[in-house]
Amino acid sequence: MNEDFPKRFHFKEIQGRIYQRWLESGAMRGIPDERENRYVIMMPLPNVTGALHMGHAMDNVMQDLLIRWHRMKGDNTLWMPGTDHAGIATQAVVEKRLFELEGKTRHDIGRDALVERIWRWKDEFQARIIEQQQAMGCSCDWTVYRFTMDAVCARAVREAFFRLFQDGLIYRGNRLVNWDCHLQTAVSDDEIVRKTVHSHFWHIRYPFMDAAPGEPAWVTVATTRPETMLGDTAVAVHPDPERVLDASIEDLEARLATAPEKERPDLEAERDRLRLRRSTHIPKLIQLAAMARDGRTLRLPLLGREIPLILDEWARPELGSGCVKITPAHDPNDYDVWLRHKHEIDIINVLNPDGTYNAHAGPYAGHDRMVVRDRVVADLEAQGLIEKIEDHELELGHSDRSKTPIEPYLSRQWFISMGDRPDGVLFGRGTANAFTAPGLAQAAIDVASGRWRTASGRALAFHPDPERYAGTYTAWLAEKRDWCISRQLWWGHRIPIWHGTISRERLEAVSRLAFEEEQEGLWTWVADEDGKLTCPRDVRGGGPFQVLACIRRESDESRLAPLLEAAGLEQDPDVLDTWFSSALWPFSTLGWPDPDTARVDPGQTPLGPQDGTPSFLDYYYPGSCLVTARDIITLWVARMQLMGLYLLGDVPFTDCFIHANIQDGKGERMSKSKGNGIDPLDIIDEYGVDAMRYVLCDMQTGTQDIKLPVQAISPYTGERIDLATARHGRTIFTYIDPANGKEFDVLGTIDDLPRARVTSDRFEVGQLFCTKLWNAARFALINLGRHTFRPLASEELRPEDRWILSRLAGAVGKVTRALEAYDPAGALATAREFFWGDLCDWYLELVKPRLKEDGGAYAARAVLSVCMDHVLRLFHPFVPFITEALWEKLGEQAPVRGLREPLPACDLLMSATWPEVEASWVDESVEQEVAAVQDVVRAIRDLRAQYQVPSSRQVDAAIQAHGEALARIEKLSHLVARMAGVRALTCGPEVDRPRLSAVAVCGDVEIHVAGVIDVEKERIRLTRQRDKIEKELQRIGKKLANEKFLEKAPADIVNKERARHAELRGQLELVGASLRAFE
RNA sequence: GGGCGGAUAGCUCAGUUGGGAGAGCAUCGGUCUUACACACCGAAGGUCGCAGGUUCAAGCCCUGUUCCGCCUACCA
Repeated sequence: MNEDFPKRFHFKEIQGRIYQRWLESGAMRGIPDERENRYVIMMPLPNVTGALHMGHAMDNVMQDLLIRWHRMKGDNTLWMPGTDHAGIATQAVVEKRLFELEGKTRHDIGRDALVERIWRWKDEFQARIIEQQQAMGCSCDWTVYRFTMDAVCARAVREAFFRLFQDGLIYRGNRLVNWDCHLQTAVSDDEIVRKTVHSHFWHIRYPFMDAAPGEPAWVTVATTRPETMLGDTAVAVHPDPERVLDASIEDLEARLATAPEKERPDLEAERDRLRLRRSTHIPKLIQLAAMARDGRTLRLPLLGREIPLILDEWARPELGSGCVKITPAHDPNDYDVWLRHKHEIDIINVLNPDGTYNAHAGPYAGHDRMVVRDRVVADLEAQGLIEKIEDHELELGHSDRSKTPIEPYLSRQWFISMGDRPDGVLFGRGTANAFTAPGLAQAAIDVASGRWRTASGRALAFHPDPERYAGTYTAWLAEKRDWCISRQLWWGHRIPIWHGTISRERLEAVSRLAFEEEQEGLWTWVADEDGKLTCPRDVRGGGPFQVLACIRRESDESRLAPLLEAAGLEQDPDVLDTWFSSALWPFSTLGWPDPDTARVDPGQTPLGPQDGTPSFLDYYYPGSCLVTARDIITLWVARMQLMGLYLLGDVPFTDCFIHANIQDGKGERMSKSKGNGIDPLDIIDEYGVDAMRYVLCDMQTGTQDIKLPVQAISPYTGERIDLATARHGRTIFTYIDPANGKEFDVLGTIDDLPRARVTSDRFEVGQLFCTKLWNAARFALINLGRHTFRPLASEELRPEDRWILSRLAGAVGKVTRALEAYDPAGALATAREFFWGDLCDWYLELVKPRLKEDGGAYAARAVLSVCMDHVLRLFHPFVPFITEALWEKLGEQAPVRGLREPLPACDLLMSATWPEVEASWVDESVEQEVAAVQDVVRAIRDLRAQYQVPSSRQVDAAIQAHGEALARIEKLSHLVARMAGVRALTCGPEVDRPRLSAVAVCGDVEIHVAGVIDVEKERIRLTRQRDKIEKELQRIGKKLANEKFLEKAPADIVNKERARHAELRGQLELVGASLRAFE
């Protein structure tokens, strides 16, 4: 045994082999069966842009923890893995490389060639991601691996789109979108990062075309984007500036009345400013409002265009000049103004998709917007039309993908209607769970409200903090903003719509075609200019009509598309937002809408019914838990919920576990691009996968962020350098080695600098744990010999046996409860406390002598084997590799384990059962007895340490105690002797104080350790203890002297304090007596 | 500007309905005691961000305040 059990745990020798065993066993697969209890996790798909980082590691480990635990609990588990095509992110990366390596743009190589290259990129990174996940020990079902653009998912995307379209929930409209001029696509709000930039307010004068004497000759408007003036189509003034300003002043007065002293100066200043403004600005604004009513116009500088002065409440009398320029095509608020004044003012788009200005910009056409800005400002200044320029800081949206500033841009896009509909929306059409709700967003809000459940009785709950995250979820959905689902990209699911403006005759041809298609394979709408949809048969007049036609199935496309195109329709070039396909993930992966015909890849598990078992969709939907970080709540959780509710009438999952985000030592978000990111494979290589998992679980408490101090390994010295405090070099990715002043790089982007690997010593803790577990198991197994089971009579159990079993029962319960509460760190702490604190530090030491003797050895081995068995089970979800490896060895030494009966056996720990609390093991009194022993032992050890007695040297001791305490100690005095290194131990109510003995007072127990004494040292130590007791007595005494305390505090609290007071007084007497003995 | 969260030992974090401040790592002292020196034994270390308030009693509840993180917004 000793030979084939290495002294140290070498993780590299087991990791690959163990994972292979799991794979071959098929234990990771989800196979529908007769079990009612199932547990389903849909992996939040990593995108194929790059490799996984520490945040993914946390996410994957949390999922694996839950799935392994549930698998052991006997649930039928499915953990669905996969990757996301991540449209814009992936295309951006591949395009960037194309340009860097070959100097080509996507237009040079064309749509098909670009998509082909992206597929190759995807294959490469998908393989790397799978490698990382397997290295982390992820026990997902690889035989059902999905990709959001594979045949199974693609069919679901198309079907979902069709149904939304058919229900009139998808529309096409002109909207201002966030435009990425670099990638030339619309991006969603989520893809925008805000940065503070230094800028200016430019105050510009717009002269009146026809100012009469006594009237102002111009109005002044201010802007942070002067170039957009080329697209101005009006200037607005408030229709009733006086009233609004007075209302603002009144509002301020009201706030002043109740405002705290601190805020008063600011409020007063603001009130005074507005009061002053009343006289300086209002007369002019009233005059301007009158001029606007009179239909007066302004001359737009530089272009000379005549634009009206209009009345609109968007113009705020309390700000700026009180007038505001209106650029409907390039500002969301101005767009709203345009909607209100459609028939009075124009909307002019001056921007090309690439960020240059178009022909509407006159002489500025063809130049980039930044160039236009400079020239517009220069030209205005030359004409004396710039009144002033102020410095100003503003939060400017930048595209997360291209890092360039976002432009609001008017373009035709596709939207999903999120708001409430007049007739409501039918959810789960054709299912047993069908219901009607006001709108998509509202249903998703209701299901998390705690007040409404689906027909199956399900709802959505967040963990570990239900209120907080339900709050962010609901707040976002409550805005009910329509979801822009089109992207001007080439990589993604193409929108299956053919559209065009065609004659009545052609419309009728298309309608006939749609009518003839079986199973509603083609659906058409006629849209008016506002996007409102009408059924073709209800349209009146001769056209032409804007027609939208959706082909339901890809397989029909080759047949139907030519017919639509012959009728003058064209397929939309856009693709769908990535989140559209991600939102379907909880059921697209299961083969929805028809698992029987889902086209899985060769070698994959079919999703349809097999030999009488239900289909994956029927069996595994609705799922159980989504595990993710909080920044994805709106993107994912909300959208998956509403899609699941809409298409299947039930939630995609009932629980959402929000785990922490990982930050570096400075509290900054970890990211590859900042160079503070850690590759999980580096950690696995250095510390082992179990160590990494252990630490990640240990860090997952309840907080929202976790700081993980990051170090670089110096390429010069090999020393660790803390990146939170290290000095930067020439860029933020380079640092100075404090040992030699040399610079190094953490990203590997600077050619002439050596690259440093980034790691974190925080993972050492996990390695220490694994070593301990390994060694404890090694000890246990060496001592088990070849253990064969026989039923054990309870009389054979000694107190320490009953104690450790009682502790074990307690630990099993506590660990289970912590996992149920989504508290991995709490669960791990409990398990560790039992294993390390109870089993290793006490039980193993206590039974060492017994393992050598004949009488007590069998019981000790049986208990030891049961403890190790349970320890491995409890730790398995956290540290699966080492526990599985030790389980193999335990199985060899003690194939059948148990006390009265054998424990349920299993070849693989992964498939073994989760321990249950054994009520008969719980023994409060033995726990108290041992606790008393531990107190005495610690007191003796403390004395030994004070006198620096080597542990090899035995001492004599005498314990003076009374009543129950004495009985307990006497009963287990042999354990005290063993654990405290005592040779001769005497106990009694009155013991002879050994000559020259050190003394400790522990409760009402007095302990004398003979043979070690230093009078002065004893005096100092005892005096210190006496002072401490006196201080505490004083505190409690004060409390007990307080009549109000005695009156108002609950009786049990008062009694507790009294008891403690009495105990401390006894202790004080003992300490005092000992002190006197030294005088 | 609004919202959410955090501030507890040198570091990273626990602290569950208010009732004697905890863990791990790091530090210090001792020990190679028949699994483990990647260990064991012991010790030291905290005005619980700051200021008020409620209460017999506050790390915990309330108000204010400072700093940090995240989300969010249209302020000319």
